[in-house]
Amino acid sequence: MLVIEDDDRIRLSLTLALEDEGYGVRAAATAEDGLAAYREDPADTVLVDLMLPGLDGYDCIRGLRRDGDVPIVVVSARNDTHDIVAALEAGADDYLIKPVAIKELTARLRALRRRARAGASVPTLTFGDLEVRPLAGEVLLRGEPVALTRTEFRLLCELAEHQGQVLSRQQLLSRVWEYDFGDERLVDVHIGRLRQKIEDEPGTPRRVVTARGLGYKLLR
Amino acid sequence: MLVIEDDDRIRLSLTLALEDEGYGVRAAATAEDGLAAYREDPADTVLVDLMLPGLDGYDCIRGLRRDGDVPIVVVSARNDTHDIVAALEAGADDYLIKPVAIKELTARLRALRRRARAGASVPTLTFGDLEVRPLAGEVLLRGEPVALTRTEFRLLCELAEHQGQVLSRQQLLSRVWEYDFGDERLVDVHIGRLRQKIEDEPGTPRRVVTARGLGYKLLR
DNA sequence: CAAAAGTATGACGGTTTCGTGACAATCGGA
DNA sequence: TCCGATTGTCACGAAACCGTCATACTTTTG
Repeated sequence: MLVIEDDDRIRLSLTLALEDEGYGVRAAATAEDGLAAYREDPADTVLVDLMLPGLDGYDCIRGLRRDGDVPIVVVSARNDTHDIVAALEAGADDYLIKPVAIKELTARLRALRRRARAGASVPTLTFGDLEVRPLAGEVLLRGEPVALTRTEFRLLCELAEHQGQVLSRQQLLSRVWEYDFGDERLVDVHIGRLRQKIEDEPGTPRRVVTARGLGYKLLR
Repeated sequence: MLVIEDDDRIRLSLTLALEDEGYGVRAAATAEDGLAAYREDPADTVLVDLMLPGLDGYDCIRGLRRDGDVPIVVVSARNDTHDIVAALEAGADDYLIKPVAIKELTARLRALRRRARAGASVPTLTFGDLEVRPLAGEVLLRGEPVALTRTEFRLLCELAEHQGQVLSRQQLLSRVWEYDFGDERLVDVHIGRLRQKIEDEPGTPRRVVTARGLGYKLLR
C-alpha cells in the first residue's frame, strides 16, 4: 500500500490507521516521490491525494496507469462532481471525500481488491452450465454427461481453452485436425454437429457462436 | 444495465438519465423482480437501492453475487459508514449517496467496468465507453456488444491500435484490405458504415474523426 | 463569390460466407 | 466379417457483405 499525500498530518494519520488495519504502508509527500517509489517497488494499491505540489494528482494517476493496472483510490477534500469524474477518467478506481471514515476506506479497498484479484484467477473450463474436462475426456451439460465424438470433443476443447477468443477455421483445422490446409467447410459441419448436442436451440446458438468472416468462439 | 429501486420517481429518473447517456436499461421495483430479471437475462451491471420492500438491498446483493461476478453499484439515501461497509462486504463494488450526479455515476460505472473487464483475460483497448477486443472479435459500446462486419471490425482495430494517430487512406487500404493501390473512396464508405454503428450522432462523429486531407483517427 | 477539392451517404448488383442435408468412405468393436 | 458409428465431401439456398457509383454536402482555394 502506497500513500501519496502532501499534508503531513493527514499522511501520518492515514498511515497509522491503515497499519492498524494490518496493511503494510509506504508514504510519499509528492507525486514525483510517489511515482519513484512505485517504480522502484510496485505497491499492490495506491492511495493518492488530488492536490499535490508539482505534479498534481491527475498526473500522478495517469503516470501510475501508464505503468500498470494497480488499483488506485483517490482521497481528496474536493467534492465537486467535476473533480470526481476527472479523477476516474484519468484512471482512478474509487474516490473518497475527506475526512474519510477508516472503516469505509478499508471496506472499499477490500471490494476493489476482490475485483482486481478476480482478474488474475486461473482460466476455468466452466461455461455457465457447461463443463468441459479435457483430461477426463468428458463434457457435462447441466450436470449430465454429453456424448460427443472424438472430433467434436477436441473441437470443443480447443474452443474452451481459448474461451472468448475467436479461432479461425484455419486455426481450428490445424489444431484439431492437424491439417495445414483443407476445406474450411469441414469445420462448419462439425461445429454444426457439436451445436446439435450442446446447444439448447441449435438454430440460435448461445455458446458456440460464429464471428462472421472471422471464425468461431465459445462464450462463457 | 439493471436498475433495482422501489421508489417510482427515482427509478424513472435514473432510467431516463442512463438511457440519455446511451445505456440500455431494464428496471425492477423489488429485489425479487430484479433477481428474476437478472437470472432470465443477466445484465452487464446492476444498480441497486438498499431500502427495498421484502428482500432488502443486502440480500439482493448477496443473491446476485451467488450467481456471478456482475459489477454491482449501490445507490442509497443512507450515508452512514455502517451501511456503506455492510453493502461493500455483502459484495457491492461501489456505493453512491443520493442524490447522485449522473455524470459521477457514469464515470464510476466506466471505472468499474474497466476494472471488471481487465479480468476477462481478453486484452481490451478502451476509449471512454467504447471497448475494442481484437482477439475476441468483439466491440462493446457501454457494455453492449456492437455487431460489426469483418471489414468494419478490422478497420476499427487498426484505428484503435494507433489511437490518436491519423492514418491515411492508403495506410488503411494496405493494412485492412491488403490492397497496395485502389480507390480511396472505399475507405470513406466503410468509415461511414462504422460510424453508423458506434457513433451516437453519426453526423457529427466524436470517436472516429476525419483529418481533412490526411485521413482518419480514433480519439480516446 | 464561384470553382475545385475533399468528404459523406444512399442505393444496388454481384459475391462471399454460412448452415445444412445427403451420401459415400472409413473406422472399430463384436 | 459384419454393422453401426463416425468422418469428410459436396452442393445448394439464404443471408450477409462488399465495392462501385451517383449524388449531395462541406471546406478550401483562387
